[in-house]
Amino acid sequence: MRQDHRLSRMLHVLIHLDRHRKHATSDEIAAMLRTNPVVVRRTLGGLRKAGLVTSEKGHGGGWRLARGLADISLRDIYAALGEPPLFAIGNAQDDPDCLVEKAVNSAIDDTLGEAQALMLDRFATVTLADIAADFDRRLLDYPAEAQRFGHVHIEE
Amino acid sequence: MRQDHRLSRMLHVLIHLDRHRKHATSDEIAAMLRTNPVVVRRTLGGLRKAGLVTSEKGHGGGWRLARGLADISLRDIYAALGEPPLFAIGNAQDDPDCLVEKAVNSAIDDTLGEAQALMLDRFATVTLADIAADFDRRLLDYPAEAQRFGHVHIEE
DNA sequence: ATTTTATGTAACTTATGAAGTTTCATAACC
DNA sequence: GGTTATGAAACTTCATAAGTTACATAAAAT
Repeated sequence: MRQDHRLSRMLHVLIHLDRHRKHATSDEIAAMLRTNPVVVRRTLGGLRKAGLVTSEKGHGGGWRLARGLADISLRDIYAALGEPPLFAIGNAQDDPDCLVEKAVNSAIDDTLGEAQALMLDRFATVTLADIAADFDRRLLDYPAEAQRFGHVHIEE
Repeated sequence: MRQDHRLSRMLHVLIHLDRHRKHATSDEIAAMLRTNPVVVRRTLGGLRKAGLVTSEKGHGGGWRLARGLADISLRDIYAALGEPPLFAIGNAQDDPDCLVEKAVNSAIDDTLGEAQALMLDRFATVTLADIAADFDRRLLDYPAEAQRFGHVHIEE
């Protein structure tokens, strides 16, 4: 199963959008994420609908944060992405007639349900400001890396 | 993302193998799971390598439990399947140079790590006997379903 | 011994959905 | 009007569990 990298990418973009420039075009963000600008528009489009970012057309346009990092939790972003599946495993049949399979589904659902609750709870607790603060700490620990971000660096 | 149903299917098969017959061929199991016998051999083959089931060729051959249900945890089966990925989400890059992305990965890894620990712990705790006991309870609650399993029912 | 029944395995195809791409419409600024 | 940007539709690619085909191998029945 191929993994969904959208949450990870969105966190990455939004923090750069706060820390390193106030707005960026889809082309610039795509270069940073090593992907395609259409993919950026598609994914950030979901975040715009959720009110996390704004976009502007034409000269000087691009993407901009709509709130401060402290006001955006990972849960907000996950929701903005349409709450994609968290797990790579699942039940073979959703509503089986077989009582054995019902018991199996119940056992698996118990575990997945607990894990999902834990994950959503953590997502709700962690804000982009928390992650940005961790970034700041890493910057202090490795000041030589201050100007190197390992990818095409978008500058104001 | 397409989900991995192997764990669910294996639980289903192994409990039937204890409760409703002592051995079954790949064809019979495939009919029960509504799949292909080669898929059954492939998947049960992993469980055989892990010592959970045995197989015999030729007349009267097929698959058989190697241990009692109480001695097989979901963790054992998950391990026998090669510990496939649990999560449908993940980091965009595994070892990024960008410090922002390192912080992002760390945040996501924290949550996924906790959830994985919870899931593996639960899997280690739950045995097939526990699920079979739940099946027995369901059978008492709905005695009319005693002889109906919702799929091609393999008989001794 | 031959036939039948079964697993073992390699090689290939299919299905699914994120990701990537092409193309063009639309809007804002110069 | 030209340039630069997003918006969106339509399509292709990629990864991998699942499914399929084909055949080798082994055990039991005859």
